[in-house]
Amino acid sequence: MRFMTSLRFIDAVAREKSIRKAAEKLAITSTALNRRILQIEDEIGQPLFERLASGVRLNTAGELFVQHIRTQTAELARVQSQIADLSGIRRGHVRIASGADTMRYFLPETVARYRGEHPAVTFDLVRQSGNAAEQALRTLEADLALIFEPIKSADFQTMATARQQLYCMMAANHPLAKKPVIRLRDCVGQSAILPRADAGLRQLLNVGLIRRSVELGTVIESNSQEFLQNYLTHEMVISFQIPIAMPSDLITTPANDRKIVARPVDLADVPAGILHIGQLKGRVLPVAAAKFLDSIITELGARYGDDIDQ
Amino acid sequence: MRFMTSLRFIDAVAREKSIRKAAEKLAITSTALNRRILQIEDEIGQPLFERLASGVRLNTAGELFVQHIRTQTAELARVQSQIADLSGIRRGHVRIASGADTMRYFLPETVARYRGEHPAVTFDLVRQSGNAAEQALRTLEADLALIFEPIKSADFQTMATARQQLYCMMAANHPLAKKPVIRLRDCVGQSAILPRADAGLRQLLNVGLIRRSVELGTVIESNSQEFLQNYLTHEMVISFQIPIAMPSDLITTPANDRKIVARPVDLADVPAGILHIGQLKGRVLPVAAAKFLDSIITELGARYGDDIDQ
DNA sequence: TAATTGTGATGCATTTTTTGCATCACATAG
DNA sequence: CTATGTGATGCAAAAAATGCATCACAATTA
Repeated sequence: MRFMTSLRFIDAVAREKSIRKAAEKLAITSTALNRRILQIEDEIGQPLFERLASGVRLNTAGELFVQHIRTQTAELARVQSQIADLSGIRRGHVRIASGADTMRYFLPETVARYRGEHPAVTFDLVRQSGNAAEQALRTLEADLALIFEPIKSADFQTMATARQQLYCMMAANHPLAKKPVIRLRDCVGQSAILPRADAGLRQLLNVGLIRRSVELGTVIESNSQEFLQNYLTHEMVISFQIPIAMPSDLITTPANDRKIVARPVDLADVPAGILHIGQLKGRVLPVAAAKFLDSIITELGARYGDDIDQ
Repeated sequence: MRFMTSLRFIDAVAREKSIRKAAEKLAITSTALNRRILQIEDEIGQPLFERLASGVRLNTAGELFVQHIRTQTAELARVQSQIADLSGIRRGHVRIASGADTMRYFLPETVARYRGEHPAVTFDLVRQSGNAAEQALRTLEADLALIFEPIKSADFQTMATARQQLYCMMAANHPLAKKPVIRLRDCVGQSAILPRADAGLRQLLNVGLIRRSVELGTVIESNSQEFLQNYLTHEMVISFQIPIAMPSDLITTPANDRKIVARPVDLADVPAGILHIGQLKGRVLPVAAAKFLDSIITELGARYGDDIDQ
C-alpha cells in the first residue's frame, strides 16, 4: 500500500530509534528517510522525534502519532482481509506470538490444517516469552497470542482457555513409569531437569513443590524444551511437561514401543495450568486471523474437550 | 496530510459518484484522479468501483474501503487535535450538524464563547434535518449533532439531553398574552402559524392537539423559524417554539417593552420535548470537539438546570 | 585535550512518479 | 445516426522523491 509508506517509515524509525538504522532495514538511504520524517513533522506542525546524539526518540506527540499509525495499519490489514474474503478466496496474513509450548506440535499441526483449507493465508509465528507476546499484541506486531500462565496485561483479551494438567516425563524404564499417576512425594530425591524459572510451567510446579514440601534434585535447567525431552533417553531423570507441548499421541498411545512416557501429576499436588489464547482488548481482527482463532478453539475442543472455556 | 491524498480522492469520488465531477471539485484533471484510483485498486487487488455509463458506483469492497477511509480520516483528525493540545494552544476543527432550533441563538452564543477561549479552533455548522444530521454523523462528516426529537438511528449516542417545554408565542397585545400558562383548549379557534410537519416541534404539538381534540386554524406553515417569529407582529396569530430557539431573555425578562411574548404551554397538554446532543456511537472525538461538547453541556446546565441529563 | 566515530540535516544532480493534454472506446439519450 | 456523457490510455512535461557528498554537532576514545 503505497499511501502507507511514510507511516511505515515512521514506525520503523520509532522502533529502531535511529534514522540511519531504520533506513538500512528499509533499504533506502538515510537522506530519503530523514526527508520523509521532516515532511510529516512539518505537516503535523511539530516534531515527533527528539534528536539525540545517539539517534532519535519519540516525544509525546510522536507516541500519540505512532500509536495511531499502528492501529491504522492493523485496521487496514483487517479491511484488506475482509475485502479479499469477498472474492471467496480467503487471503491475509496472521501473526502469532506464543510461548515455546504451542510451537512444538500444536501450532504446526493447526496452522497446517488451516493452510490446507486456505492456502492464500500466510503466517508469522514468533516464539517469545509471555511478557513479550503481550507486548507484541500491544504494538500490533501480533494478532493473536498463546500464553501459558500467567497473564499480566490488562490489555489482553482472553478469547479461549485450555486447562493443562502437568505431566511427569521420563524414560520408559524409569522406576516412576510404573505408576499411572504421579504424586509429588514420589519424586523426592529424583533427579530432575526443568525449564528455567521464567516459564509458566516452572512457576506452576514450584508452587506445588513448596506446598508439598518436596525438593527435587534439579540437575539441569534449560529453556530448550527439545533439550529437556531428548535428554530423558540419556540419563535416569524426570522432567515435566503440559499436554499441548507433547506429541499428540504421547498420552493416548500405549507406551510399549516408546522410549519416553508421560504420566499425569495428581491435580491435588499441582492444579492444572491455564493456556490463554487471546488478542489485544477491543481490537477487531482481520478475517484471516479471526477465522484462525476459530480453528484454534475447534482444535483445542477436539483435544481437550471439557477443559476448554469461552 | 500528503499521505492521505489518495484516500481523500477516493472518498470524493465515492460521494460524487463520478470521477470527472470529483476531479473538478478537487481541482485536478480527471486523468490524474482516474490514475490514482486505478493504482489503489491495483494495490488492493480488486476494483472498488463499478464503472457505469453515467459514472461510477462503489461495489461491496469499495463500501468497506471507503468506510475505512472515513474512520481513518476522523481518527487522524482526533490524533492531530490531541497533539495540538499538547502545545497548550488548542487547535482543531469541530463539525456540527443540527436542526434550525439551536442555530438561532444557542449555537452562535455557545460557539462564540468557546472561540473566545480557543481562537485556534474552527467550526463547521450545518443546518439540516434530524435524519440528515444522523446520517452526517455516520459518514463522519460531522462530529456532533443536536437534534430535537426524534432520534431514529441506533448509531446515535446521546451524550446529553435537555427537556424543552413548548411555549406559545404571540404579539404582546394578543388576548392570550394575559394568561401566564396556556392550555390547548385556550387556543381553540385561534389562527396559528406552524413549522412544517417534518419538524420535531410540530410532531410534539400534533400529539397534544389530537389528545385534547383541539383544532387550530393553521393559516401558515413554514420551515423558516425567522418567518414564523417575525410574522407575529403583523397579524394576530399564535405560534409555538421551544426555549432554546428563542432569544435567551425572552422568557425571563418582563414583557413590558416587548412586541412578542412567550407563554409556556401546560405540560399536561404537551409534554416537554427532548433535545438530544450526541455523536456517532463508539467514536472517540477529537479534543476540540470533545471539549466543545463539554461547553454545550455546561451551557445547557446554566440555562435549564435540572432539565439536563447525563 | 585532540582525534574518532556516530548522529541527523542539507545542497545539488538524478531518477522516479505524478500530472495534463489529446484521444480512444463505449454507453445512453435524443 | 448523431451528440453527449462516461472512464481508460499513450506520451511529454512538471513535480516529487531519492542518493551522493558534505556539514554541524555530540559523545566516546586515544
